Amino acid sequence: MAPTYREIANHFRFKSTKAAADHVLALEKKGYLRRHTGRSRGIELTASVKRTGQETITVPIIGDIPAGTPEQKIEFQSGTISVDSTILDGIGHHRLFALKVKGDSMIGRGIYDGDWVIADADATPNENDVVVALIDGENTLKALALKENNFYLRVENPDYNDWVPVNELIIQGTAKALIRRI
Amino acid sequence: MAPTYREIANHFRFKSTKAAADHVLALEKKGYLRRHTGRSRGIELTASVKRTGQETITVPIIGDIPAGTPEQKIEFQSGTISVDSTILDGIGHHRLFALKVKGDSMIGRGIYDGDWVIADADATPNENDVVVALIDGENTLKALALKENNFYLRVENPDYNDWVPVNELIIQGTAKALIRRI
DNA sequence: CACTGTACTACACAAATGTATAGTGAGAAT
DNA sequence: ATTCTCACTATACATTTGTGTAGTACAGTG
Repeated sequence: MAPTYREIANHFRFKSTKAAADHVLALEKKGYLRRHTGRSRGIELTASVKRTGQETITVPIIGDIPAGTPEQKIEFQSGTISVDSTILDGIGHHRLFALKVKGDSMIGRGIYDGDWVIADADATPNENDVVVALIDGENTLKALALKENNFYLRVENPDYNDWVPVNELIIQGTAKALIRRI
Repeated sequence: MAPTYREIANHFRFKSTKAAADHVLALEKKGYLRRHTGRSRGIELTASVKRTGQETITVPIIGDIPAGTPEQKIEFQSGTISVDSTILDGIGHHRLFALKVKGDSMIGRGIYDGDWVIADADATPNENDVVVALIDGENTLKALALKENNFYLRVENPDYNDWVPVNELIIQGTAKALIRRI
């Protein structure tokens, strides 16, 4: 929670909120922070000031997600992976899960065999997003594509064919980050 | 910044702030968040939701490494990045540094513009490794290649030319991990 | 069927908060 | 000596925001 001008004034024993406001204004002019004018507690530290590396988020690694939403199948968890919260900026509080990429069907998007993908179960998947999907009972990582009002899974590798669902297509998460050991 | 009840109501298209307030109250009762009563934007996620991690390694982010070994130029540090120690398995005690990839000269190796690369200053660079190098005074990320007993930097993108050193080629680190926000 | 709880709407109001105007005193600059 | 800027105080006021009361629509229950 960012402080209010009264909280700042109180902390520094200023007897006027204007003193605090002036300081914040000066810091904004110098580029150390950003103000959301009008909004309460609308002070945000600039990325350069934000002390990264402090807070990390631990994401469960899931081997296979046979059905349902990932968090229902947490028993398939095979470990955890921790990353800086700034990497997952904005989605740190979402239900996240990690999985290891198998195969090279997504090399067109720079996702290779053996990479780790962190997916967000709470994000709304959009067309062209890389998604973790359950298609006709099989689990896979593909790009979500739309053709004639029907969603299908696009393979980002000319060597393979796209996956068009016969029965059902369930999006279990949207890829948000990628980690690779080189 | 935590949202206000009006922002929550607006987001979910509630026409009353009370609906939002009721939901927040319910979530508090269930233990998912804590309220600082009276304070504006006084909603905080519970620690159990935040899930801070176990063993992580914090790596300094270096903007530019003009010369010398990276750790000598730590003043160019622009932040830190933390990752699970298992990702950097075996090299956690090495001198590591992170940098943001500029340009698309390494797309052939699945390294894209904007990616984060974690490099190891202590690893012995081998042929074909992706390295952070200082070539004729310029800093770059390329593949280390050998031709007729002379090292040069190979670009993994057919649109660009390889970099052959005129004067000097200093390897500052070997790429060991890659992090991408999708 | 009436009853109950859920999930809201509509409205109100006090408190919290951002922001502005005017003024003061110390010290530096001219 | 006068002016000017800096760093604040004092005060005011319009918004923003948290919170409460009352009421509606509706699904489910006995």
